[in-house]
Amino acid sequence: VTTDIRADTRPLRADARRNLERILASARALFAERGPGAQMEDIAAHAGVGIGTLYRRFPTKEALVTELVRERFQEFGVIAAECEGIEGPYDALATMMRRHGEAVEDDVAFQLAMMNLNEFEWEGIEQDKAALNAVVARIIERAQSAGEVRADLRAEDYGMMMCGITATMHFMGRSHEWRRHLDLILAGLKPS
Amino acid sequence: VTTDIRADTRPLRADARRNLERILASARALFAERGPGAQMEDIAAHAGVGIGTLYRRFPTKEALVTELVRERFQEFGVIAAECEGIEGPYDALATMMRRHGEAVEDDVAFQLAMMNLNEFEWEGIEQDKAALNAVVARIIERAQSAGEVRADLRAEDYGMMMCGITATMHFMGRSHEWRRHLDLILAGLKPS
DNA sequence: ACCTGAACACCGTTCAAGT
DNA sequence: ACCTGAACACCGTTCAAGT
Repeated sequence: VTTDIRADTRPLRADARRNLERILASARALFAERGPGAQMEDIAAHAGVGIGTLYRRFPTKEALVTELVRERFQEFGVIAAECEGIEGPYDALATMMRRHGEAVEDDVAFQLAMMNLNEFEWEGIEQDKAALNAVVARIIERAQSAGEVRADLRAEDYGMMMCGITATMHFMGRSHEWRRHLDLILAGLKPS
Repeated sequence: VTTDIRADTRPLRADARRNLERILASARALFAERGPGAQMEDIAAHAGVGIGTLYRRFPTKEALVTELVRERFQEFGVIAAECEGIEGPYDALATMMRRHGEAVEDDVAFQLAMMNLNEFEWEGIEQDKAALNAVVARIIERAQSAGEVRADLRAEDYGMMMCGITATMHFMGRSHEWRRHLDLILAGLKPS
């Protein structure tokens, strides 16, 4: 089995491939500009395709959002890999969390998905999530071995903590305070 | 000035008063049962009134949610007052956070409002929020004076922390893990 | 295969008519 | 004053017709 949506299909026809890329670019642009309320019709128009073409690639709006979230998770993986190279074990974890927060700071569509509203569809992301999770687990374990982080912290806690920090970006419109929230969390990770 | 919606109006006619109460009861019931997707038509029908009557009291769906959130904030105030009576200063704070979390655990409509989606309308709640905030500030200060909580914690951090914990109730459908998140936060509040 | 857009469905909101 | 529900508006989704 594979979770790549295109793995077991013929490659797209050249024009269809172009259309798909334009759809994704337009979706990124309009979601960033207008938030998750950006309309399917507008995304299609912005991409220069009919609404039917958009629905041919993505059966629902949520499926389109899922694809964008998947891309973001791949970016998370890159960031995590970079942070694994940081010398201080605690520093590596702290920097990763901060950089993951920064990566998401302006992406309202992602933030809502992360908070899992209307039972967000995680299928198709599991593979990317697992890859990220492996790096996160190594970074956490290294910090624990160095005695710089509580021994009972689990890799599965990471998503939960980032979910909480991400939610903070919405709270009463005070989007910058997530850094303070992160500081509080980080303080809680030190061994007691 | 006053923030009470009914302060400077004549009391409602008896039948209108009854209708208002039925609308609120139905809204509580249907939001609890179906989440924030519960429909205005269904709420009106459940309350035994026409849709127009619902819109006479609440100009938008969001205004209806706001009223329910306001009631919840009053409940928060009661809980906070009770926790102020707890002997241990740190215990008072920890118990209040836990009980506030429990109060919200099954209320999806509130959770979404707390996360401030689509720029939730806080007007009409400010007074209740201020009352709650005063008690929270006292509980935090007491714990700080006792040296049981970091000196740099501010009362304004409280809402942010609870927002993060509340968001966790949605994350990947693992609604029970918010208690672990709370534990992490609480650990971070101890003086370093 | 892929593209198109008119049409449909759903649901929040309005408003003219009624008591 | 208050109540009602048919009608409207908006937007996600479908599908018959076209290349």
